[in-house]
Amino acid sequence: MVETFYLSNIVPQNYENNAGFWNRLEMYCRELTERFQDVWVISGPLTLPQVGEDKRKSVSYQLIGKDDVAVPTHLYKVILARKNQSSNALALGAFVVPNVPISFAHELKEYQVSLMELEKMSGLTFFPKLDISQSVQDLCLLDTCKLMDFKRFTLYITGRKVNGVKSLAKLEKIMAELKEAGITPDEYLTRMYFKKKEELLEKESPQVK
DNA sequence: CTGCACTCC
DNA sequence: GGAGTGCAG
Repeated sequence: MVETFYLSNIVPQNYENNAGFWNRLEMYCRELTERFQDVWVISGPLTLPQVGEDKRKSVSYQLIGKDDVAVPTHLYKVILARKNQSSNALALGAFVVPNVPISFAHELKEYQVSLMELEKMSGLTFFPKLDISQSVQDLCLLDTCKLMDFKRFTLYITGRKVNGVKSLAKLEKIMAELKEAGITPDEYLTRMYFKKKEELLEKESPQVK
């Protein structure tokens, strides 16, 4: 966790991408630990060539800040998952995601590439001790590669907000905004709402209860 | 959950 | 600068 915050381990990423599509990809990775015993995840930046009007390829990337920090054009994520230690069933998925906002209309599978392709793009060898000739399945076939849709994502985010809310007024505002978005709370969120409401009622006017 | 902005000391 | 708080997607 300490290494996570090294500056050398940080990359400029489009804000909406990070809070949206990439966030949901990370959620999917966490979800995989519910179905697989071991999950290894490797992420990093890419600066990929782009094809111009004249069909010729060139590399171009933005620099930001006074020290000209390079902004990657894409981010990759490699996911290796093992069902359990005894049966050595492995599943692998490699993804290259453009460093721009990506809407809910896009599926993770659109960004899937083969491990060989990603290794060529990045110049890296990801699992040198892994024998690809042995049974390594496609993660998107063995699992789903489905990210949360808008409704589920919004319900989840709302749940996190309700969990941390500090006043009754804000709690009601959060729930009103959810309704406004045309989303009905599921059972889990409803339970969380009433529990939080009770807590805050007690806190804000103890004598009433 | 992912973040940033702002106040306070 | 760090803690605390609030807000947005």
